[in-house]
Amino acid sequence: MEAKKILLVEDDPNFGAILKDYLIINDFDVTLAKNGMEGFEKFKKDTFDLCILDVMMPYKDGYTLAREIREKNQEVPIIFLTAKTLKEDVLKGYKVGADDYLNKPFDSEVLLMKIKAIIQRKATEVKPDNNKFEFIIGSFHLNSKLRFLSFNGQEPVKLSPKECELLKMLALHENDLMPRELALTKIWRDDNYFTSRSMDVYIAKLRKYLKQDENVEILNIHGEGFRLVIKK
Amino acid sequence: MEAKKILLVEDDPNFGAILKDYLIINDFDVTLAKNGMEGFEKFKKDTFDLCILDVMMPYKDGYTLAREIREKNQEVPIIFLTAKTLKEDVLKGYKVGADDYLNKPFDSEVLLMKIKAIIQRKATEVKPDNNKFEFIIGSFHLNSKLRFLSFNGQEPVKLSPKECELLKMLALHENDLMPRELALTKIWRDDNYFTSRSMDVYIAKLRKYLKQDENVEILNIHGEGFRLVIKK
DNA sequence: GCTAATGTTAATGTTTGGTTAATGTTGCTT
DNA sequence: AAGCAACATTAACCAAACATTAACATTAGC
Repeated sequence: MEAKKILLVEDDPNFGAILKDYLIINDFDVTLAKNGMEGFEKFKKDTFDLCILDVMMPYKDGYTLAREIREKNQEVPIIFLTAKTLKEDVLKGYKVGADDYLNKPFDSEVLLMKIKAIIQRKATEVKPDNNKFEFIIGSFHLNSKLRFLSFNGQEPVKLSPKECELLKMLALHENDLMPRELALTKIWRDDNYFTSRSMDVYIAKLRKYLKQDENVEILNIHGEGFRLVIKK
Repeated sequence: MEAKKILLVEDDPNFGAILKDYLIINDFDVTLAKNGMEGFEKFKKDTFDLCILDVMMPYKDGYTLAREIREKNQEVPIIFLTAKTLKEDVLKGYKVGADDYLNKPFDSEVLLMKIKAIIQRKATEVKPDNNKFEFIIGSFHLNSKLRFLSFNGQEPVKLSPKECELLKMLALHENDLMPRELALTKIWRDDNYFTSRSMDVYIAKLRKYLKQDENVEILNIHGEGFRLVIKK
């Protein structure tokens, strides 16, 4: 098997180097960055199977970096390293979409188990074509990378991140059920009464945009989800 | 959203009860077992979205239970709770196929985040789709995913969740007895006088829909159940 | 003919969704 | 630091969809 690529962002040079070597010995392909800024640059230039981020870093902390990474890529697993054991930090990490959390000092073998478990998990997941970013929706054209939605080739409207992700998810299930739960867990990363209401607000916004083309419609399937119908 | 089912196996009755209540408050459907034996019995009798196992338990410890659970089900996520913080234990847990690991005392909010993260992860995984959702019933066509029923390819009618599930269950027993009890326990999740009457109301509704095709009929088998007859 | 089960319709109760506006939040600009 | 702009969440209100219960009629089976 091809060596898995890990992005390691750690500002302590000693600890960073040791951890990097340890991971290399265990057959990973490791890229080390010594701060959030550099970490993000390296992230953009390559494709990684996993990111290990130190939380406490100068200039740009691990959470901020994680948020930036998540904007570019919703899939890549993220593990946080932290010396602090504050509850708030852990919760913050999970909200940003962490896959796991490790307190320093930690046992290297435990880290290794976690890495393997996470990579294994990702391997078994079937990817719902995530690189696709251009969609034809009736007479609309959606570019989910630039977050542009244009009608009949006219001047495009800019969509907010949530609007865009939701429309994309609907488009990926064109004419089929897009379960509420799926959008909530994937886009909102939480599933409760309020996020659900928030989603409804976004559905209303999308309907407003899509009103221009009467062959395009978002239908509700009561209690289940929504369905983007495109009449031909 | 349907409440997620959690199997909680914890031998300390006080701690178990508190944790159970906490999870219930947070909208989970919790089954508490007070030892490994009982835990396994309950596991076999129901379908859970998550198992939380105490490691230290009399008769049957958490690892042994986890191994048994894994034999029956490779999918269900498992979280271990342990007072010990020994590396060996953690590794042992991961080997048995744990999804996460928590040291007592732990913060309840952290546990909650972990539970959410894990359940969310499962939601994203694509399940082996073995459930049929398209049925031909005489000149009707039922799509139980979109909850559509169309007659002779005409514009489909929308069915309510209960209507749809009931018709699907009848269709699965086409020309054969569909026992009352089956529908009541599977669809209504309860079997008493009122749910039974409710079901009769739904049978009436379905009959109204199916009236269009005189070759299709729902017959009653007194005291037993119903039978969806399709004359050819 | 009597009783329990079923058929049917309508009323009542409950949950979910549609929509608009107010309120938070965050990062950026001046 | 104040204020702005963009976005997201929460609130509030209403409507629609759905489910249950009630009430009364009918039927099966003894």
